[in-house]
Amino acid sequence: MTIEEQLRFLKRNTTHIVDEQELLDKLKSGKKLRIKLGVDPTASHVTLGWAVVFRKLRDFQRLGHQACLIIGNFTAQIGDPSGKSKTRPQLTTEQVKEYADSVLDQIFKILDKDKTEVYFNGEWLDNMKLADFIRLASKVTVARILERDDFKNRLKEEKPISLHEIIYPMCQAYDSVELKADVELGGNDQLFNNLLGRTLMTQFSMEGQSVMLCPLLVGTDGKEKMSQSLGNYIGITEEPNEMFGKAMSIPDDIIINWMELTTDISPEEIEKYKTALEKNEINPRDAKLYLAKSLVSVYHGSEAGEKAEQYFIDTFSARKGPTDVEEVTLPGSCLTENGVDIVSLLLELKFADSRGSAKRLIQSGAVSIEGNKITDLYTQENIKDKVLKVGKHRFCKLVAH
RNA sequence: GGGGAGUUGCCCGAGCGGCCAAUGGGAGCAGACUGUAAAUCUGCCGGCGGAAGCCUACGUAGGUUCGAAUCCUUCACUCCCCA
Repeated sequence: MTIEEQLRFLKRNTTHIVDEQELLDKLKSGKKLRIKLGVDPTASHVTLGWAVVFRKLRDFQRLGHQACLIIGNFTAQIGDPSGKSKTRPQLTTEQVKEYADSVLDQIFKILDKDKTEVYFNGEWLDNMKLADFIRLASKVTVARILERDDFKNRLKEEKPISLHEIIYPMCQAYDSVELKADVELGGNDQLFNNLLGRTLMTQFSMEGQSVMLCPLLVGTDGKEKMSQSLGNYIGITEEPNEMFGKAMSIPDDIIINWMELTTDISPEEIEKYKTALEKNEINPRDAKLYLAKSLVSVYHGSEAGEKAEQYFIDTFSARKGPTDVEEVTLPGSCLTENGVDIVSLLLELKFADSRGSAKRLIQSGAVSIEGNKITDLYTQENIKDKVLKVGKHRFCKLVAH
């Protein structure tokens, strides 16, 4: 690839590059660039949303540049206010540690582990002296920070802004100084934070990092940004069938966007789907099936993609019920003299949160065995080795111990 | 430091002494329908109980009252204005 081709390749799925010419020059220099990507371990799963940026980092990695991953174990405890209309809950050190382990585990499904430098920003932020910290703080003005929409809006809406939130961007910016980053990647909501890093670096007599931002992936609800706390996410380690099903639930108008951001489908092919959809030459469902299959293939291989598609078609389109169902041992606690206590069973299998909700599920006709709806709230006979179905998509086969 | 407003279920937000487990909206769950887990319509939506009922809940702790989410006091937290 020529340098120009490389740039074009890197520019795919980005929203901002500051500054493009500067980045081109850096690429031309032939230097192995240090590409920074910081993530705060505030949740246990790596979602497809995060994956968009990780995949971009991997692109750089494939071009021979140095991936520098920062796990924000310090900043996670402050809480990034970006795009938030309220203060994040403060996480404990233990929680952050737990999330960090979990996240690191998953990230290397995308990145090449051997070619990634991993840092924890607690390494330098934990031990910073207050005097140094204040000197750092003198480089940033309050007005600059309050320019940010999320702060401005909260101020206007009379919602609280705590001092620690104002400090957040500075800490993240300082990471770039420590890392001597050439380029920082981030989600679209990180523009302010990343630019602050760029500015701060020059104050430390370094060349400022270039900034490259990726679009935020819309969640499965088609409205909000994908996030674990909103529950509209798909985790990259989720089971194929789960992943497939969730992908099928997205609204039609984000199909193309998801193809671009979450799969390895080529730009040319995506373009074909796009025009076909616009001209109504294709059923959106089929485009979505292809999307879902491609998505599963990215994380589980193409064979798993095929299987998940088949499972989906069998289970939901043809309403046949799944072909191979997870087998679950009947818990002894649910057995009664006459058979099985269904309410306890639903509770035991975590299909319901309480006995009351289990009863409600049964009463609303959501529970069936081998296709026969259950109407009796209580004991059921002969349910061993049969398929229990709860709602539209939860199945299991009951096996006696 | 002074003055004012506020804190209700997962979220937003009514209620201002009994009819309040608490209106309404959103989210969620389920049913029907559908190419789809979309849209729409319907039902459910604190816990325990086959039911009667009981328990827990309206920031915290007390108090007034036969009876409080609703009145009084305390404390905590948030916001606004002034200094």
